[in-house]
Amino acid sequence: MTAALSPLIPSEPPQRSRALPKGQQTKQAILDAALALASQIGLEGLSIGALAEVTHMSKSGVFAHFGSREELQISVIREYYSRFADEVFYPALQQPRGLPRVRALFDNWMQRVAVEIQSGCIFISGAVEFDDRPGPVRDALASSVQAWLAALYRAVVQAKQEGHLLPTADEEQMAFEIHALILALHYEARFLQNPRSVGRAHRGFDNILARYGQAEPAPPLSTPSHPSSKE
Amino acid sequence: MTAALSPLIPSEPPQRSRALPKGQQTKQAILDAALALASQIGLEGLSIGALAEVTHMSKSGVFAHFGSREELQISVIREYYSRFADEVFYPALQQPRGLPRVRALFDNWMQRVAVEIQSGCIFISGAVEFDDRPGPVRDALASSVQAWLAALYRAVVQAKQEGHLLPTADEEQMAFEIHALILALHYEARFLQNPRSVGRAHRGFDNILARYGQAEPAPPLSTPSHPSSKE
DNA sequence: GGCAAAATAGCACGATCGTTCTATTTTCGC
DNA sequence: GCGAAAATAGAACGATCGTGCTATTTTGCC
Repeated sequence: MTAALSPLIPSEPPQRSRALPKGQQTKQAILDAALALASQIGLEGLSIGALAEVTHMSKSGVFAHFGSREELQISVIREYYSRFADEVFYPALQQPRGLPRVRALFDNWMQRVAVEIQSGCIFISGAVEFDDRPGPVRDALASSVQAWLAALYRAVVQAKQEGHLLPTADEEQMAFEIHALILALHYEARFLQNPRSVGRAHRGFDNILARYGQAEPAPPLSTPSHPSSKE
Repeated sequence: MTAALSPLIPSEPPQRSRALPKGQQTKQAILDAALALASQIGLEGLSIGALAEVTHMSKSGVFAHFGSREELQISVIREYYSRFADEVFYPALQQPRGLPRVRALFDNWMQRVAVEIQSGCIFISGAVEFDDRPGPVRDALASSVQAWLAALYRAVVQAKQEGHLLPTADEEQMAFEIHALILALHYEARFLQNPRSVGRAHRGFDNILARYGQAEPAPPLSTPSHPSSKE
């Protein structure tokens, strides 16, 4: 219920103090490579053999760190989630509650997806790969996405509470439409290679704000009102 | 430039006269099974072995009809495209040009995606699987999607020409936002299993019409204005 | 009804996959 | 620096994949 994006795994305490054991160190290196690989070819395409090659290790050496391919995939999801939160969610908390924060969330998200036009987004590719394949991987993926979408939704609710949205605004609908824009951006930019998609998504967000926002101009904020698609 | 969705392949003339040779007959049966299989597990998951099992044939028997896995995948894409056009596009041509036709296109599309919440949509899963894997399969997929999106776009342009949209309406933007709703519906309904998604998408379309459409009420048309999400 | 041609089956191949088992090497507290 | 424990390597397994080759069956025309 609070504003924090729940860390999916309590896991180990932040022992960043110093010199973590060699094992964890290479495990992290493997995870980095796995994340990059999975972003490009998908969680399903992620193979231990290819991962071993990239990291200059033996297959069994890589394997031993995770115990199974499923566990590897889940670890990748957690890593992706963690970076997503660090890059998109937490920075937006700097902005005041309400519309400014919603705007920041969208802008950060857009910026990330714009990068992922090259690298690929696991939350989107994974959804397609596991949408009818039940199991722990799907569960990890779905709960990660749900956590993020819930955080977005809460920000919208706050915006309404702050009086930044019309009293008639449907927060869930608004969150749905924002999510839709991101998905369309990813699809049309990454697959169809349409360079105008970024501008389209930004303009779509403006349209959403025009519908749900209070008529009065947005509070004079630090968030630079994006250049609104010069096409 | 005309309103017809281009048949991606001129291919054989419509020799539906009678009794097509045995070979073509089983090929069509294989294709049906392949389409069902690919819809569920994706074009990449489509394996000749599994297909042989489903159709009660030998692997080589199935293989001989296509010559390669790639050709099989492309055939599946063409088959999917053909059915999509028959189900979504052509029926909408019954409606008069302009907003009624746009509405029909969206409604037919929605109806199809609603079914695909169970079966899966190749245009969406394929986009993710091939978004960074160049080759003939990707090309077939992309050109199919482009053809459909272009048809949708043309319908929107016509709606503006007919005076059903505001003179300021950006047709490409409107088509983008409609596409976005469909993608979000597929994502949230099929992957996240959120039953409210269908209503959200319908409502999103209403919102788009409210923005781009002329203030005057839509012409009294046969298209039943969908129940607009009772939630 | 025989016969060429088409359709299908059967089998084997090399490759890759995840995983297991057993060595060997490396780390790290004492 | 010794020695236990952790980390990594190496080889092998069964399974599955797409594909090529060669039989065998089936079709359809005369």
